[in-house]
Amino acid sequence: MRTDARENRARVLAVARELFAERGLEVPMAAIARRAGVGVATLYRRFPTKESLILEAFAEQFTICQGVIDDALRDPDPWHGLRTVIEKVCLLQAADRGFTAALTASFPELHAGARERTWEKFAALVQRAKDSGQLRADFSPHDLTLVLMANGGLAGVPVEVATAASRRLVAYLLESFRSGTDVLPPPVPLSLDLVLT
Amino acid sequence: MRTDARENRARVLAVARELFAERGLEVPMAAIARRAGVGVATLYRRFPTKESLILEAFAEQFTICQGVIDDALRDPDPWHGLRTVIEKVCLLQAADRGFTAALTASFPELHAGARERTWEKFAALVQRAKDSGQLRADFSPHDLTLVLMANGGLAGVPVEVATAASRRLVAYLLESFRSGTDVLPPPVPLSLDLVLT
DNA sequence: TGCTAAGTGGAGACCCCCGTCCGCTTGAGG
DNA sequence: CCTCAAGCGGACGGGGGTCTCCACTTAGCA
Repeated sequence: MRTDARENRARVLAVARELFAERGLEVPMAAIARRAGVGVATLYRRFPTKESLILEAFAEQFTICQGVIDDALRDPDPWHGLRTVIEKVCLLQAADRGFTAALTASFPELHAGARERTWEKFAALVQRAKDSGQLRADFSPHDLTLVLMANGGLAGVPVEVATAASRRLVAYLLESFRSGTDVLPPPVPLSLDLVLT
Repeated sequence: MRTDARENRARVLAVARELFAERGLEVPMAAIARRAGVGVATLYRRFPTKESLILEAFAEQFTICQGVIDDALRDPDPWHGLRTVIEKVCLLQAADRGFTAALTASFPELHAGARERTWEKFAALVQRAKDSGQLRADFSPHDLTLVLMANGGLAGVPVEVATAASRRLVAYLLESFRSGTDVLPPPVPLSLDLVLT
């Protein structure tokens, strides 16, 4: 690959990440090309479809999520680990308007395996936190989906606002997730796992 | 207005409500017209723009919201009133995929006055619940915005799922809103009131 | 029943988006 | 410096959205 081509590719990817973050996935390809200072054709040679561009642009974030969970599993305090996972992922999501859509709609075929492995790790984390008595016993791993969907609702406003809102929302929720409360929430909706594996 | 025209108008409105609820505001005008058994032109004569159709279609729901708050102000138990407001509005929102968008994007000029009055009523409700010692003192009326945005994130899945998810989310949140907890959530983001007055 | 204004539906103008085609430009090895 | 494949950008096809225009139909009154 020629050096100018490589530079263009990198610039396109950077611009795509930036625009997806601030305006969501529905930003037109032409806008990305324009901001990156290239023509549409260049963009489409490197990334044959918009989907492929999205996938590549968010690969980094997905890896970060994996890392966050792995770190949490090494945390000696299970509750602290769980709390950190939820906080970090939610902040990531709130700071990036395209994140939720990329994760939800994101092309089940890819990272299909990775997703299930991540899910198992999270379930393990939840179990450990319950065993340590710090997490309420009726917490369901599917509650993570609930949190992510709810937190995703905060996107669409300027990043600083979304970030602050997310922090507050997550704080409220984590408070409810801790042990020691007596009111039971309604059961987990059965088919919630279909939404966001 | 001729009787057939009136019937057509009513049918269009009913179909619009139905489709907006199940598929969101991005449903094409042509789809509404087709399902209502009329041509596009008919639809556009009654509702000059898509926006006007949306506004009319959701007017009922907005009125319901007003009523819910008025009822709550008459409730002898302030906390019960506040809880009911949040629960009812969130269920309304979860059952209707277009509701959030219609409320958020909805055309600030209209019900501008009504909105502020509603907001004041809600603030009064919050104050009463705090005075009665049942609502945590650091609860902000802007937390309603937070709840609505978060709850709005649950839309986009089948109604039954969204409804169940909403119930669980709201239960978790209400638990944190009650007095008696010692952990303070981070401060309310200052500009959150710009999003959804 | 006949008249007419109100009502109607489909074609199409206009715009925005994704993705492709093709003739011009340019990096870099010999 | 010359060559040429790799790279490039803008024009364009196809699809789908909102909203308009206009010739035809019909409700409802006299």
